[in-house]
Amino acid sequence: MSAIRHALSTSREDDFAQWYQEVISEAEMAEESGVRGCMVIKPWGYGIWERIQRLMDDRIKAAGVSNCYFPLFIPLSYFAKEAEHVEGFAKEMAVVTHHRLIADGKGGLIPDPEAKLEEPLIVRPTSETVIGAAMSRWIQSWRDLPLLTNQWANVVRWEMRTRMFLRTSEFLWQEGHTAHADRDDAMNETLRALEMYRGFAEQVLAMPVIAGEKPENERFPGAVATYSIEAMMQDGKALQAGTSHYLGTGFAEASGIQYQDREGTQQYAHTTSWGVSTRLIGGLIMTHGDDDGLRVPPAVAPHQIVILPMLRENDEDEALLAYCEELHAAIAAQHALGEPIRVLLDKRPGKATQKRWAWVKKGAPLILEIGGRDAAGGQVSMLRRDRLWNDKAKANIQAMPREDFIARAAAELGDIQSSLFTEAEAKRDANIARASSFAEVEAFFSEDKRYPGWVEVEWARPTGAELEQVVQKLKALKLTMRNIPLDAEPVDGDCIFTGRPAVERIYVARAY
RNA sequence: CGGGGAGUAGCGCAGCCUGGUAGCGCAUCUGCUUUGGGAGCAGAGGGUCGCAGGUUCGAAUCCUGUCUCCCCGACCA
Repeated sequence: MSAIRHALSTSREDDFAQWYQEVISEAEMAEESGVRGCMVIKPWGYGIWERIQRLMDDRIKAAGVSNCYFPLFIPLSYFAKEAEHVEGFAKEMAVVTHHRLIADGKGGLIPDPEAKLEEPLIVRPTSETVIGAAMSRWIQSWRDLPLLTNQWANVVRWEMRTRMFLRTSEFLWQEGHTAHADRDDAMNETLRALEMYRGFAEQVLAMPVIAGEKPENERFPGAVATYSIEAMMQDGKALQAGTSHYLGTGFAEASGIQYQDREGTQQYAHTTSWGVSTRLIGGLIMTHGDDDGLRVPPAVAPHQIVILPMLRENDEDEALLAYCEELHAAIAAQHALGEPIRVLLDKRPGKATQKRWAWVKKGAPLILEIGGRDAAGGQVSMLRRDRLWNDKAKANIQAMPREDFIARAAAELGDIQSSLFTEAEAKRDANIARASSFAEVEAFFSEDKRYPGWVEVEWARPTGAELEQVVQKLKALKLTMRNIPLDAEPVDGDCIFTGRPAVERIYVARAY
């Protein structure tokens, strides 16, 4: 039996970081832009983002939230209103100070000193403050609540160290912002958004996640409580894949979001915010990618089925193309996962075998290679991206009558969607351990495992200086606390950090 | 932002120490052969060597500055 010749030159086992970059480049998802920390998102990567946008937007709207758009620029004075928020973001801000350029006399351009802004503008790192200012105008009465808004936008955070899709200086996201009459209503919304993200990650991205509350030290600046979904990447690290915050009345007080209640008294609204970003694509790569490139779950694949005619540049091409066109139309008339099947006929010149590997690296779920004999015999030759290799280390191509394929296309796509999830879930569960002492945590992460997973521990939820000690102790092992799962089993032991009776469970892991 | 590494053809790299007309592999193009699965042979095209200064008769090569990327750290909703 010969060894498999993979489509990528770096395996996950050899060098996970380099493998990750190779997937992005070979799958033509994104590339360097020449601007520090910013990337060009190419059609395949952006196509996945558009799928995420569409399906997430459906869920957001189904929850009664309306889309708006707020300015990219935020006056410094708005931003300065909430003290903790400022402290959290001030160090990573892009600031606009001038509105005109003039020649510098040496062939270049410089900001015109005469065109300095009276008040600098910051490029939004998030929009709580500018949306808070709008909410303060929109909300007068209890009848105006709840106010449920969302925007799809780009944001900028001047990151010190960037990685494509995982942490870029500019990134694309959705930010939901809501205002409510009381704490309970706001908390319900916070948890509704969290559950929306959990369902989206698992059903659409086939990415198993743990939904839970972040420990105090990991909260969003200015939040009363922060929740997250955490996913395990194939190198065992945790990725925070979405967050939802209960902001209390802090931002309402800073922005003057007040309403008159039924008794006529002025009250501050309770606000929330929640978001997911292009980071989800990084999570998708590190959850489903293999040594042949990306594997895109059918629900977010820009093209779910790619037809590759084996053109020979001879007289038979015309008949072959006609067969493929007809096949394309027949597949496009089918539905899968609740939508029309997205099928592409790749007629570009070039050898089908070379184009096949390009689509394998991109991770198109199903590839149909159609040759002259397929056309003559009314067949298709199907390659499933998630079952790429046969036992002879060759591409696992299956021939079947055209009608059979059309009848089962939707089922194949549904099966790929669910088996990607099942596979990822099994990998994750196999790499979560429980530890009942700090020594066990140390032992787990000092084992000679290339890619350790997560440890679930019980703790007493220390605060203040005691929490800081815990953070430092974990930091020495490059570990962080991820989140406190909402659906955990009850505790039955003592806190591994303080020795006091535990009150809840928390995950400890290395993280992106 | 600190430490380290790197920018030379679309991609991956050599050349640099010791200055003297820009190289290799893959890809691309052309021709011939091959033809049910990641083809073979032959030929060809393609680069102001990241950018800007400096040294020099002459700079990919030496010096200075700067931009961008990668790794480690610090930082990070």
